[in-house]
Amino acid sequence: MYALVDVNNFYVSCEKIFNPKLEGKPVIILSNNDGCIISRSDEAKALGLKMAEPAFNKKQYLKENNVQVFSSNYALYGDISNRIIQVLKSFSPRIEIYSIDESFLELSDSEFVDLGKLGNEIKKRIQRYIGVHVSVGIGKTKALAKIANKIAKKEKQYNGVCILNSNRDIDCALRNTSIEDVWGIGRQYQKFLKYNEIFTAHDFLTINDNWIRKNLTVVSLRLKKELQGTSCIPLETILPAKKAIATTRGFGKIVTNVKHLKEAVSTYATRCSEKLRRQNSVANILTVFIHTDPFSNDKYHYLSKTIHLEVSTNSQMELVKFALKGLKKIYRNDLRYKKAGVIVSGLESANNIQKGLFNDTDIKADKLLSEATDYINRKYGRDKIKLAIQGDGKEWKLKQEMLSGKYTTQWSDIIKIKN
DNA sequence: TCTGGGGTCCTAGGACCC
DNA sequence: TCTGGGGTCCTAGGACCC
Repeated sequence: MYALVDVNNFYVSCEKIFNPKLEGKPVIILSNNDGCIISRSDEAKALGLKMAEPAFNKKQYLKENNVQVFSSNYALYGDISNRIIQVLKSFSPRIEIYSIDESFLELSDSEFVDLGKLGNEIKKRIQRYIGVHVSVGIGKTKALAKIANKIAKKEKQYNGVCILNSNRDIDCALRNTSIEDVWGIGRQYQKFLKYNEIFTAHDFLTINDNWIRKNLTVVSLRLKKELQGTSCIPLETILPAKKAIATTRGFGKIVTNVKHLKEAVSTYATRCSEKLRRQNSVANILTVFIHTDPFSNDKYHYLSKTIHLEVSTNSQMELVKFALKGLKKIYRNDLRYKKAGVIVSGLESANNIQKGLFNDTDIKADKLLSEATDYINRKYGRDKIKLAIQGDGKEWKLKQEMLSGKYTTQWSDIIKIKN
């Protein structure tokens, strides 16, 4: 059996831990640049605020209803997430960290025989140790655990814990689950399936395997098996190394000056190099892109350049150099830019780098330099040591007008809370 | 007039997830 | 004025090989 444990309204719940006055109030968290609504308290949901809704056209409504609004504070959410995972590990060593607020547990080795007791204990312990509410769904496969979790969250009488074990319960759950609520069925498939008169998870099980294989993909066929109770999406207990790493941001305001684009792009390349080193990878492909505002009336322009590197690297110097080279190729001085990004791919282990025959880059020196800057920046804060070209970000950095404190990760904010 | 069979690798695009 | 960011996987089609 698998359990899916998922934090209710995760980002909002994190803010509430350190700001108890938010309890009972409508609270929302905005995406980067304070753009869209990405987390809502129950009270905010009741006001009809929708997920992913742009916040700017709701400004008046938010004010009238006294909605508490926050910029997203990923340093805080990431730290709370890690603490929750530590608690979950006390229930089962077989754990898959599926996202920042969701984990799958395999329960075969659990000391609890009674699954209901287990679910309640998970909920209780996380509430007590961390201070957030979770929902627990338990089922024979990961897809069924997902469905159970959805029911636990939606139907009040379950009190946050739902177990799908007997055939009767599973059948009933599948009949009551709309096709769009099934894990792995997105917007397009939903439309297509409904057009073919498949409206519920139960309907989905009645269709022929070949039809699914032909009209959808093998992924959806796997999903069907999972819903039938045959586990075929394995638990991934080891976090697989990433195959691509991206750092992309919209700007706080429109950028026209190439100097500011250079600052942003070199900063994003720097972030990519840090992320590469963190997972001990090097990259041999780098893509840089810039684009104009897709929502403006002007013609939309997306410019990008992909560079294949002769020697794989995770060096800040190297990646910044190539990113700027790419930027130079695509930059046009007649456009108004809204966003830029750097993506590195072709990732491999940093332990065995294939050197170029005619390449004289001093890999060793680069490595020593990176280790030193990583150490200093970890200890004293991001970008304490940086390249001059990164600039100060004044002209392009994110808008984060309603950011809460780094209550658990920054000393000055920890002191604030203690007082 | 007639023109095989069996592969691999790469890429772009489209679907999905949180 | 103001609309997020970061990933994965699959498939079809084109190029190549013998």
